[in-house]
Amino acid sequence: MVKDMETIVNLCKSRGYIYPGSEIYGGLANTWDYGPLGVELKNNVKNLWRKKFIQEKKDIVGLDAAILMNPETWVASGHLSSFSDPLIDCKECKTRHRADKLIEEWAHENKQDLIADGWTDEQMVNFINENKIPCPNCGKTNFTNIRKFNLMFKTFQGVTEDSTATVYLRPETAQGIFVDFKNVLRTTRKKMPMGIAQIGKAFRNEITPGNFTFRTREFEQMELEFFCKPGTDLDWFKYWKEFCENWLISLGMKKENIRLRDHSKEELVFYSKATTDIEFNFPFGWGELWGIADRTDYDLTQHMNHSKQDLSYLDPETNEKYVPYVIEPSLGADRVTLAFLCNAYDVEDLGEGDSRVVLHLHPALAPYKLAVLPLSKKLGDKANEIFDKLSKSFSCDYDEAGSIGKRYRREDEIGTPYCLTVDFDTLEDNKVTIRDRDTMEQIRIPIDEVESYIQEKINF
RNA sequence: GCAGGUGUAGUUCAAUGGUAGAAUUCCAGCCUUCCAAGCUGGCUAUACGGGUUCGAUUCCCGUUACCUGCUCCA
Repeated sequence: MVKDMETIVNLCKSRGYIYPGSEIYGGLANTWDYGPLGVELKNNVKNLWRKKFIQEKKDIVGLDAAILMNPETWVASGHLSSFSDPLIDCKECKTRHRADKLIEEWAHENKQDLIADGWTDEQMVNFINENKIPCPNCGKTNFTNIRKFNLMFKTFQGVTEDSTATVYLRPETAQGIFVDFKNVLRTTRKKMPMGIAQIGKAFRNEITPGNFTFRTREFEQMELEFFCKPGTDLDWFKYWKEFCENWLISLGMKKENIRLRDHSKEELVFYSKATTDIEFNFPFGWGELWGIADRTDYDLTQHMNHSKQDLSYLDPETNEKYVPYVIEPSLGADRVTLAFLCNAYDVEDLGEGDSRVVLHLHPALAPYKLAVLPLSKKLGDKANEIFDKLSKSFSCDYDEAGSIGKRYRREDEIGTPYCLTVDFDTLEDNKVTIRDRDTMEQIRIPIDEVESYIQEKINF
């Protein structure tokens, strides 16, 4: 387990996992590019998720909805109205506050019952000025104007900006699933309970991104919307919590590095009946990896009301009609990739002042499954032949530069689980040595058996 | 967005108002038959833009990026 973020950031940059975005132009805040190894790792994470949540599930199907959606979607979902906060700054002490909260708290202290939610900005500013509401921090009354901070990225669809409609980059992938719910149900003939799963980019104009790829404005989500009959939702909620946690653990996530945390009543967002976060112990503290939420029938009902389409489900056996409840396990692809890296990182003392940096990534996650290393450059022909054969089945690295020990260390540091060495005996007996990253033990097997040996280890 | 701090090779760290040094990494060559060996050679840096100055990596201003804290986090 890595102790500080800097170590993992440096390793990622120097070995080609993750680079700062647009670096030659001085960068762009909180954008990160996945390098050659990073893209392999992240794709492995995504593919393994798809396998577990779609391929191996009879009742779950995939989807890839568009990032740009009819803006009415965001009216229905509530993102347009409540996904923005009226922010106001105290000019004296430079603290920032939410104008509506400021008013409500002041009213509460003065024995008034006020709900400022829904007021215009002007109303709020006037109210603050007329009542000389003080800054909770310094007690003075000298505020800036209200600035709306909408967390949705806005852009324009059409040729010129002024003649066209405003569209938004989706702030979550979930809505794509809800608006396609009817289509999927009809075309797949699935019955309740059933799920629709999707991996895709989402965008949020966060005020404070940071902590490497943990919180970025552009990020990738892996979401499942699992629809079920109202009343069965809490059982499914429990089921998915365990299912998700087990998936992480089966991929090598150490139990002591994760925990489940239930949201308190106050913390729950308005649409949710229950939410549990699976958190990871990052070097900067516990952070949310996977949010599992009971969203009830909020989303489908909202879309029914706004679109005037019937999104309810008719149970063919009981002839009962209902709007399904939905359990949503939503996992951040970038976050969980980072968590796997932190979880896998280790510095091992080999004695006599020698040490090595190792990424103990699960073989199914590792960017390279195998490194082909000729003991001498003179063995390059044979080694190339082996590389060409095995790379058809899985991702292999090839390295003939430097001493064999040095090449082992390089592969350890990028998390390659197996190293294959070709020596002079190989030319005679067609056998190679396979060295295990975790145990550093070696076995010698015929070349023909290597493929099935590795396949067995990476099969998941 | 606010406040504070920081910015010199890929990395870690020097130095300087007047030719920017090292270690390591990386690359090439020699050597090398299983865990960072050695030798030789090589590539690579003062974040960006202005200002002051004969001359700025160094001093000043602006910008940008990163770190810490705050606000925020569907």
